Amino acid sequence: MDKNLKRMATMQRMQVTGLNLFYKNGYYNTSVDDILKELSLSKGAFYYHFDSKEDFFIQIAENLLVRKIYSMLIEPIEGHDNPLKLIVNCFEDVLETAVHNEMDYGFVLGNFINEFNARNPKIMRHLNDILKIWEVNLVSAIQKGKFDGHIDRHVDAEGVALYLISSYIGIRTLMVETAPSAQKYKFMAQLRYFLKSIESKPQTA
Amino acid sequence: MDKNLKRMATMQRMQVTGLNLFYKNGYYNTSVDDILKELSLSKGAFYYHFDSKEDFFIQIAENLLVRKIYSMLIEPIEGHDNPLKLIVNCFEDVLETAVHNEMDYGFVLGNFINEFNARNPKIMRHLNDILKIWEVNLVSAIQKGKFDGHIDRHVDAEGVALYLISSYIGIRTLMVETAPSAQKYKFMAQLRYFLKSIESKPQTA
DNA sequence: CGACAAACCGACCCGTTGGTCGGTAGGAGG
DNA sequence: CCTCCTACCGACCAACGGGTCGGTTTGTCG
Repeated sequence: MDKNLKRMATMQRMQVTGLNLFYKNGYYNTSVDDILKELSLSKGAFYYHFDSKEDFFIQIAENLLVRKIYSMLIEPIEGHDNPLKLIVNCFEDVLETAVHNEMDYGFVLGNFINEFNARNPKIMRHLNDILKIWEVNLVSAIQKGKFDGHIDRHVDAEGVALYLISSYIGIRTLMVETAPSAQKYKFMAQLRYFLKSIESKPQTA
Repeated sequence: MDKNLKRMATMQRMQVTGLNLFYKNGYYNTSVDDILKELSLSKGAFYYHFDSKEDFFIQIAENLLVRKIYSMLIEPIEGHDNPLKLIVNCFEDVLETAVHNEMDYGFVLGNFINEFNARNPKIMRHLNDILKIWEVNLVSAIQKGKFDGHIDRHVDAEGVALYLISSYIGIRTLMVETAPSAQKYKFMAQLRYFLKSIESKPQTA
């Protein structure tokens, strides 16, 4: 039990700094040695715990990455309020965090998808799974909104979810380099317009 | 003169296959040797024409990439029609091309921006320049639309442009792996809604 | 204290990387 | 026919990549 704890602790440390470096420099641009150097660990330790660099990344994706997406993008939109409000607040928060993050390199999941797209099918399956989780949660939030009368009944929930995800991936990419605060502001304004346009119209009988 | 022609021809060949491979595998995942192998040329030829791999990429960006953006995303929205229509048609065309492209790896410029974001400032300056060109052209198209009465006068042209670019970067990323045709369809529907919401309302006196 | 396994070390392997450099083919000009 | 320069060749280099492996530390249990 105690042993298992120590094992877990080391693996956790490796995964955390691994994710940080992969996020910062990209997967292919981060060597196993880079990670080990930061941890003052050796090759032996790494390959004792993980089969390969690829396996290592997949573990990170399934542990840390999923959780990150949940806490950042899914849990905030779970609730019984107007989903449009929840979504706006969620996007606002997450973009605000990015603005104030000195070391922001974009949308973690988005960056990896971009890097592995059509190049590493094995890893892509995992990333797509995570993305899908976000998507279905968005869709069901929107559908609940339709049911509860917050959102117009004619709205295509899947379409809206896809559009939201697309725009989020894009804005996070753009915010990395230029004037994140201003970009966020302009983006959020348009997002609000868009969401307003799908809210259920008061039946002006 | 004749010599200059030959020089240009070789450099052009290198850049074209260089761009293809960079687009396909990413910059860091494509070695100079990979490019040379495809061309049956030698290291000597490469470093005779270009200072470094980085310099090579910058040349590609300034030549081929700019042109690509112009012909795909800028020229189609230049014209005296309703800019909203032009934009919709432009997006429709470019997404349709992606759908039918067996070897689609996403939005060229977007991929590179993602790869170099916050990692290679020198290259990023060039990529941001190209992006800016697209942006200002979008903005001015929208402003012209406002002036000509196609677009509501209260619309923030820069915000709309940013939102369009964001969503485009995102959807192109998403279309690489899963059901591009269906994604395109859903995306375009939402895009139309969004653009409809900023068109100038008929003055229902 | 001794035994034994889990956790970790680091030298080593070998293919690949961006880049260099001395050389050469071949066409233009004299 | 000789010269000269552009365009290209390809062997070579040092650094680095992921991954292996025989060995040592460390903690636990008897």
